[in-house]
Amino acid sequence: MSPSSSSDILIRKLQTISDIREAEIAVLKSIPIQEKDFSANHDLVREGDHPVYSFVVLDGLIGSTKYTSEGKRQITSFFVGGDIPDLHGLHLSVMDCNFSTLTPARVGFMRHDVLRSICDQHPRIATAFWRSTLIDAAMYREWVTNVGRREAYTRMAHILCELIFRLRAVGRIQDHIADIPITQAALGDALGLSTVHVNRMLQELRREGLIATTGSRMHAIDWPGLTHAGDFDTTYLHQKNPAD
Amino acid sequence: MSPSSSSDILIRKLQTISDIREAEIAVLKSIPIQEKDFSANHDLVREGDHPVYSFVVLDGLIGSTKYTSEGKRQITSFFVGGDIPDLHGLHLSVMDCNFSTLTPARVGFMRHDVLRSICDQHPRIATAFWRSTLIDAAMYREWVTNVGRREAYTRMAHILCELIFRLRAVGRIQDHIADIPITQAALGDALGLSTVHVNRMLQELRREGLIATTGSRMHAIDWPGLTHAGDFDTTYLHQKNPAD
DNA sequence: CGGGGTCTTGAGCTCTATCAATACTGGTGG
DNA sequence: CCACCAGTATTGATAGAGCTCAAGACCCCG
Repeated sequence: MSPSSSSDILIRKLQTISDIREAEIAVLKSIPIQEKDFSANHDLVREGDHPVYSFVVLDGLIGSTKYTSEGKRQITSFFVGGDIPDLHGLHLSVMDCNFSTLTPARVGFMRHDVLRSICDQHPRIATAFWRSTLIDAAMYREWVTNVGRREAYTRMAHILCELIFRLRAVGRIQDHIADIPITQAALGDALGLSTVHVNRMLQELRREGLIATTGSRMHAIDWPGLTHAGDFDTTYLHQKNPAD
Repeated sequence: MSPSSSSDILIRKLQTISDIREAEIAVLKSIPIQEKDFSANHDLVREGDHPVYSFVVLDGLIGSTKYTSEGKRQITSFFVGGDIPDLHGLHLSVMDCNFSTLTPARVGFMRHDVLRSICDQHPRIATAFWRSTLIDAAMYREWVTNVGRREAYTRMAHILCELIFRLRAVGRIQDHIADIPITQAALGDALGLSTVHVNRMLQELRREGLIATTGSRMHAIDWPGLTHAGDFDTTYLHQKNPAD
């Protein structure tokens, strides 16, 4: 991998969503980040926790998950490199969801007290962090819509669009080829679908010539076609420079 | 109506979710709030707007809504008295959803520049506002789960629990009787269900002795039973004093 | 060369949507 | 006060999307 430090990953991400100047970059670089590796399907934060750290995703895919009393799992959002999934915990004393690795992942922990004092002293950074959580909220809104009102085929296409677009936005992938070792079961938990039906929808997307998969590599062969099939509009991701 | 001003409604709500002191109350009271009445099904904010105001709900029910390209509507969250639904717009230049009245409603508009300067000068208020948006996000997460992984009957019960609990939390209703003139079609849009099925689920809840309805009045006869049927746990609402 | 996890396939069934008709309800004007 | 009307609620019947169950194929890894 290139010599991008955990700070660089964090800063790069914040720059895609807000205006960060030299002064703030220096401050962000000063945040101590404790890196750690995890295997897939590991709970980093659990419902009911009172965390004193937030973490930035350095590599891999993280999901925020909730369980119904029947034990069914719902993934409510994905988080990719640079994202700070549980930044929400900074001002919510109790966690209302879990954050789990969906693939092997590397994350960097940052102390809440450090983050809070930085927010107090650097309003532009505070705003950037706040904005980051607002974008999370916008994604949740889109997911409610996706799960509530789109049929399985469209829903599947939509989530693939979001994943690929976000990975591109933070420079993790080129073109529209993503290497994401996510299981079809996890996709089902994100879409509110059974594993079997996920499988069939992926087949249909392949049959339509929109995607191709080899192992865990997902290739959006026909990106315009996929975005159309997925009813995908990037507005809700609130990128500063909406390429694509 | 009692002589509670729009400021009082806002302050009362913020006190249910965070610690507000005398000093901040005075500041909040100084915010100019322009009140306005709307009939049901009126768009207060539309997707694509670049709003310069946020509004506080003074009376009635507001929904954040999105439409798929097929024209299907999804309500992604409800907002009751005291809530500031589009506070998210303070740091998101483009709106990614609509905010519409679901019942006749009274709202109070507050200028963004005023809110921003208050946030800059009063970090505790900034935190309270931020926290308010984080709680919105937590509700969105719960809604993803509700729509994605609960079956219609449970889903219906859950949303009724949320509505009633939140109305109680801000002192709009006593006991568990809510007067909400929301249509079954709107409930369907919130739950990702057809109107017909909403109707049948409500009937089943009545048959089970959990609720009773007379006109627009919704009475949770058996609150413990309803929360159980709805798999409802209040954690995600992040009340400071979780009564009930 | 296993073996556990994942993917794929088939068949039957359930939940929920759709369509269509009928009742109700509150508000309106005569 | 009543007749009317639009919107809403209710009901029945049918269709379809997606689930469940179960079995087999595949694939990576030790």
